[in-house]
Amino acid sequence: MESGRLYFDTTSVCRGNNSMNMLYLGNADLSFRGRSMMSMEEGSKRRPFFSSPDELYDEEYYEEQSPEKKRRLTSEQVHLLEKSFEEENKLEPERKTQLAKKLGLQPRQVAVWFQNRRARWKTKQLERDYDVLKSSYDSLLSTYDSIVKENEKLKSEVVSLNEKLQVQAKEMLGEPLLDKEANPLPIEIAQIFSIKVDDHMSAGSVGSAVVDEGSPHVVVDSVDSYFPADNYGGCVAPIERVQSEEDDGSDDGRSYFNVFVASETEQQNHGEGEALNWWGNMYYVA
DNA sequence: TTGTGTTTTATTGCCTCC
DNA sequence: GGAGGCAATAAAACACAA
Repeated sequence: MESGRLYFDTTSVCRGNNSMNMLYLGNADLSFRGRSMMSMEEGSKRRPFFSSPDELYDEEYYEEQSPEKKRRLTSEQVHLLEKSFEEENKLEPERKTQLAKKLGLQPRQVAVWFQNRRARWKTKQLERDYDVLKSSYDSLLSTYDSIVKENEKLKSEVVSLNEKLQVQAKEMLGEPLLDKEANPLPIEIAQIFSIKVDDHMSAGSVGSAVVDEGSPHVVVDSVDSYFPADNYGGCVAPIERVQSEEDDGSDDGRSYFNVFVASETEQQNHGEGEALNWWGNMYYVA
């Protein structure tokens, strides 16, 4: 038997003329009458009753109701309960009694209504929280996707530019190496390098641009460049280190920079460790 | 009308607080 | 230990499509 509540024997209620018990059956425990009275009688189970004697009032209301059916509250009752719930969703005993009297309900019914109302509110609140979290997640996902796409686009641009650069460099290496007065740098290469120089100047003495930390690249002077590792077997090979202006201290004011461009063929031709001088500023560093 | 899904009312058992 | 809250559940009431 549950503690803290009054119980009574259902069989005695069904048979007897106790108006208080009948009053209760008329509203709070209709289900037991309409559906399972027989089983209750048979089993002599005990059912919860009122918490206190002062809950037994409003006889008039219940005498008007058919005791056979579980009834829903009227819209006026629900409206008042909703208003009360908005003010405070917990129900202290005094308010419960007042509300019950005002609405013509059992205090127990008011308590149950608040209980169920809190449960509904909690469910709705969970749904709202879920919606907020989901929209936040969707927004982040969308941002992430666009960043990934942008990253892919930039990567493919880098690859494309590197390919062009390799072609140009290969063409250059195929030509006799003369001094820059007699054999000036082809305009395309000059443009590429001039862009790099501009980048270098604008980025300060230390190249800091990073497209993808995981992507292969070689260092061209102190400026970061991005040669795919797959292409190292071609005319452009990675260098572990290239002598920079800062390193050797020479600053002749030239706007071009040192770059290593050497193919396997070139290495074979010139031998390991030999400096390949192109414009006097391309070094092979083993 | 009937089957089915949803909402509302109420019960039960367990838990926490005082 | 009593009172009250909550989760889970039952079942009536209701809504609605077929």
